[in-house]
Amino acid sequence: MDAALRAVADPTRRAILRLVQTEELPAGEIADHFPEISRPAVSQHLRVLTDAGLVDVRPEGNRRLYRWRRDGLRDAAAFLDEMWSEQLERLKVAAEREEWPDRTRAVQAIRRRAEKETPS
Amino acid sequence: MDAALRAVADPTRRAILRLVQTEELPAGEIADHFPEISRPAVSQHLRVLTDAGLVDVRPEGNRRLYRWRRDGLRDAAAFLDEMWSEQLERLKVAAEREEWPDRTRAVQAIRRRAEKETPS
DNA sequence: GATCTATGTAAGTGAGTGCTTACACTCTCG
DNA sequence: CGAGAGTGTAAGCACTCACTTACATAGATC
Repeated sequence: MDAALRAVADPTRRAILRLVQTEELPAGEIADHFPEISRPAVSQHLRVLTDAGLVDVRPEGNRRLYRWRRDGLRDAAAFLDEMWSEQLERLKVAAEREEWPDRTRAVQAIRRRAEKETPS
Repeated sequence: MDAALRAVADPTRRAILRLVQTEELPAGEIADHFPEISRPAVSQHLRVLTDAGLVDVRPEGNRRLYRWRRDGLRDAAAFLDEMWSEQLERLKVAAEREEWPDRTRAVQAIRRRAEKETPS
């Protein structure tokens, strides 16, 4: 889980993750989305993501196709979820007037930011 | 969000977070839970957590009391949540595109997975 | 087989991290 | 006031990270 969280703490790697989440992409095409850094840098990011179990690789001819691996973030997601739910349980028991964390709104905020961070 | 994810990627800091999640604790008492590392090291971890907005500090006389900050992990949790839900959306679209005999049941299966995997 | 294309690896570098020991500060209490 | 407890900060060190440029390797193409 440490590796997954560390991998996902980098904004470039998060952007890569979002790219390969919906479709399988070759390394070069991924690198094209990041003109500000070199292609080897992207390759190294892909290695970090692969080692952390966040993406899968599949050689196809000349190229290597990357794609999101769903289970990769499970433990990390579970940790955060546990923090939330335990806290929520505590809050619920403690006081009903306590404001409920608005997760839906947070998700939408992230979506807006995602559009800005990964211009495809 | 970067800071929060980076902070939470360290196992010692995750342990600290769990300690101060349910009760407010002074720095020294927190440090007592980690005999393998020095007290200043713990103090620096607390600084990282504070800077990342994951804990709140409150001076009380001689001591400084730390406690979990609810909003600190919101963006990070939302990011992971987004990954999950978008993936579910993708599966749903894929399921609908394939012309299965019983389309409704397929969608419901996806919905059940959604409930299990992203408990709100 | 020679060469092009796609990609990973090596080596080096500046910045950051996590730890240590030593020190400084601040509040409390005799 | 002065001593002690509780805590943060400074300095130094080994290690890791994110990047660069230069090079190596494997499959496709002529």
